[in-house]
Amino acid sequence: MEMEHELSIGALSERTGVATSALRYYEDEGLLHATRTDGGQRRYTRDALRRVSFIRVAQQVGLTLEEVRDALASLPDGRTPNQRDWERLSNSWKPRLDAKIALLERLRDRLDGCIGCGCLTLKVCALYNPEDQAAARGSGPRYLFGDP
Amino acid sequence: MEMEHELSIGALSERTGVATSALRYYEDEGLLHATRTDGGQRRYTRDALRRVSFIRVAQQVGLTLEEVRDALASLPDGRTPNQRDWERLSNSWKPRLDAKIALLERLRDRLDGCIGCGCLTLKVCALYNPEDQAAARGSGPRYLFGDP
DNA sequence: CTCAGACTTCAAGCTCGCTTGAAGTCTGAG
DNA sequence: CTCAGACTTCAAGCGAGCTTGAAGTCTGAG
Repeated sequence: MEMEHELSIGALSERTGVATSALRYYEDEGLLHATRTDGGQRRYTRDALRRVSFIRVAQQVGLTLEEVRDALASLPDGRTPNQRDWERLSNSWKPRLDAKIALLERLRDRLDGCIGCGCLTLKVCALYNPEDQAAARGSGPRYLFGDP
Repeated sequence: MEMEHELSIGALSERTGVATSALRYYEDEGLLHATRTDGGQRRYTRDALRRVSFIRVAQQVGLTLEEVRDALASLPDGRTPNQRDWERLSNSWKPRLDAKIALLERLRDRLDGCIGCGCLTLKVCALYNPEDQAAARGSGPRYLFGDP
């Protein structure tokens, strides 16, 4: 059992902290693949550990399983992902992560600067309180979401 | 109608881009308050625009409505929030936002550096592939989540 | 005063991301 | 070989965060 090369669903669950029911669900949803023993039990290769970590982190930052699946779809099915595979995935995610980070930083900065300074109560703040100026251009908190 | 001081639910919906059904739901959940006309229709003060924007941005970054409600609970019910009120809210949110930003930056940096460099496939990366070393200390992708 | 259309409540329904049985099968240490 | 316990499938259920529909009421421009 020491240094086994395949993991049962229970082992994968313990290592990743993700319930077995969730792992089965990920398989149903096409995010994770497992081979089967003669008896029909799942056996995972070690790179499933990375996939699962990846899925959970991505969820933490607000991505849906569908988005994660699309991202993971760029990894090869038949073999262990190599450097180029991960690079491709990395590149496809970077803009999305950058956008999320920028959104969070804007929110934090508005809280620190704009809300903190009290201008929000003055109806003159063009950063976080753009409703009047922006109403003609559509709806939603567009400044905070990155609209120029 | 020009420069009205109160907004109907439809007007608030249009200005914020949030469906009327969602606005009613927020009221049921205690995130938003409205006075009523003699006929029973909702009328929102203008600071509801800020509250709703706030709710949506917070959701974008992965906070639950319960967390948002707790944060908004620090704002006064009876009067328009003043500078001190928003400052208090700002301070209570900053650590959470900082943590989220740090998590995203770690994820991005791992993608750029660790996955990008190919070390993930080599079983020697102690940053994104800590399962074996970390297994004894519990489960989950702990390094990425900020565990020392 | 009219009346289109925006509003009201309430109950049921939906999607996502799982969890929880139930009923049965496989695995592997002893 | 045994047998506890880890695994299997399938169906139903759950909580969050709304949406939809039905049936009726209010508002305000003309």
